[in-house]
Amino acid sequence: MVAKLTDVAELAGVSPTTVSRVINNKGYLSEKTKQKVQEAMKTLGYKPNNLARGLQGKSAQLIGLIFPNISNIFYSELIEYLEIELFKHGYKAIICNNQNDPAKEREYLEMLEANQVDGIISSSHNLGIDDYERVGAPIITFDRNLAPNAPIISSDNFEGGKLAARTLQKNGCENIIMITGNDNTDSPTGLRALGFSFQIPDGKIFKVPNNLSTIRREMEIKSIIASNKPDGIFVSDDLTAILTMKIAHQLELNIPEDLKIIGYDGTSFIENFFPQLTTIRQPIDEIASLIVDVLLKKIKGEKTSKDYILPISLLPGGSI
Amino acid sequence: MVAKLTDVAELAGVSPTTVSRVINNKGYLSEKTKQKVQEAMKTLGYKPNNLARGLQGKSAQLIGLIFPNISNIFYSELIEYLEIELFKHGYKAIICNNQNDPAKEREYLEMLEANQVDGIISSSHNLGIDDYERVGAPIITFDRNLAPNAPIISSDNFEGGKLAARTLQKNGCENIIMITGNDNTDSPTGLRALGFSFQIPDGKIFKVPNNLSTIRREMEIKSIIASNKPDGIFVSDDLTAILTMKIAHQLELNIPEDLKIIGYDGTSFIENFFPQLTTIRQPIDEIASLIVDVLLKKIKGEKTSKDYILPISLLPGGSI
DNA sequence: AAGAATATGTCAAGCGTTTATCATATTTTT
DNA sequence: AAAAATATGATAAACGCTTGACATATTCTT
Repeated sequence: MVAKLTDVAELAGVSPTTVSRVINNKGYLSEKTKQKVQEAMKTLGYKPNNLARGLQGKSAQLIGLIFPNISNIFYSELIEYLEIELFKHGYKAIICNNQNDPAKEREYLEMLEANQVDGIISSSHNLGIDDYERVGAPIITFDRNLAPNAPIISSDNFEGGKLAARTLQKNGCENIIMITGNDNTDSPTGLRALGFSFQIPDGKIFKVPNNLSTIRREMEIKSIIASNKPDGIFVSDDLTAILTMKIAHQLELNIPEDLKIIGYDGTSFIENFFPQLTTIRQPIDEIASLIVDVLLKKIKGEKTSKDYILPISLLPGGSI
Repeated sequence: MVAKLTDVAELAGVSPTTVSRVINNKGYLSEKTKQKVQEAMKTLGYKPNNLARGLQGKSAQLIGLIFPNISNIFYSELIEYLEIELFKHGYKAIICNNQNDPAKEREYLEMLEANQVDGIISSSHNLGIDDYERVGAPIITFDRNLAPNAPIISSDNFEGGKLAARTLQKNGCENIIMITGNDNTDSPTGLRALGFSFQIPDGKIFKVPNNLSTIRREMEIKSIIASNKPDGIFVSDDLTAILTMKIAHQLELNIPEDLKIIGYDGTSFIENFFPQLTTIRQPIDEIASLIVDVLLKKIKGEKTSKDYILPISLLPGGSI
């Protein structure tokens, strides 16, 4: 059987109350007693039962992260930064991966609630607003509008779209197109498309749904390039940009001579391992630390704004 | 205030006992009562408090995953598969990212224990055996020997090293070297090195520590290539292999003409987005489902073996 | 030496469930 | 009509910990 508080008390020869006091550092305690109790805890391998503490209303210092997937390098880097930032502030992260499946998203949301997390950071959006509104813990989102009371942190997607388009223009492209997922206008990639259109009003935008298999997406992109013969492409995420570069090679188009490409996201993976790609960089570290700051404010009950927008920048690479 | 069981009972006009019976589907229940109670739960947005249930010994159907990092694509794909597999069996995954920091690893381990997870899957190893032995929940590891009672699932690292070396030989390489992390002999990459040496006894092996910055690692690899002028390199993970290819380009070595490269891991990321690289593929999906199977066995109290080794294969690409 | 501060103990209630026991209806079966 | 099965309720203990109230020592101030 796992050791419990009373076992510790018995071994240390003190009362349960004293043990509890040691754990919570409350009331008057002599060094000697603390020592004794701590020793007993160690020899018994005692760990306070978080469930029991939670029932008392004690915070478990846990934050839930809900993301659509973690094998997307952008998300995984963001999650890593979030985790590091949270840990600095004494919180542990519970990462939930919902595969864009509403049922899973709901289950995880309920699990987090049931486990009394202190807050939630989400970048998923497969549930209705009401699902999120009934959640007790404060919620901060990255790039999603989940509920009226959930602050949104994002980078400047509109400006990013504009910058990508302008950069291609500046580099002499005359037939510029954009390739994006199938998101709607108020989504982050939707905003990137708006920025693109603002800069190049007659620039064509092609949607290549993210939920297709990579092979299918590859075919789609190939046919888009073949039939439109662009000399510049703005791709709304780096992974698809890499795919597009691969396709360009297959079509024997030289990059950047025949075709220039700009991606979007700018992870350190791209920076370190794939400098072939020029991309719009979101400041992941800043995003993570801002998200955590705002969340901690909410947890403390302080007022926060609804929208936070961080600036983007151009990460130079070999594709323009 | 969040609704509790008694609130549901009151609204439904039944006793708390009945509500509990409905939740746990126990004893005699009429359809009508079930309906009434479920409706009351819905209108109140009632969720049973997991902490309270856990105190009763009820399982929360939670599995903890401890990994050194998730921005490594191999880990993130493995984690995704694990998550999917666990979810199929009614378990939710709590993912913990410890950055190879022993303090973090311990904290997460304790958090998982304190939250009464039903099992733990780990691929981290920064703590002593005793830390893991005292854990109550069953532990399964990927590629690590954490404790005598923790089964290990891995792919055939030795055979993988051999296959990589043999493949380079078959393709005409005469000066083959291996680049690996700084792991010791009984680690997975250590086994890959042994397999390599078995096939090519006089093949040089260079260690490029993983904890260095990417720029530093890049420099090291560059100098290794410059001074050894290999015509074949086996790199013990795909990320470093990509880095090595990038360096080869900088050195104006053509791949595969001047230099052939074989990596290790074979994620679907490589398969879909980076077919430039030939690599040894670990069967991630099989690994994940085996890990989960073995873990569930352990949870049920059934006997398991200590070691499970899955076969690897060659994932053909453009680098040989 | 009296009062304050420090140190520990006892006791009991409470957190939100589960579960067992006992009791009491109501319905179904024979 | 009696027995069995079904349906619900009331009550209370338990899970492991926290917390407050109160009591009692022991040590420190002045």
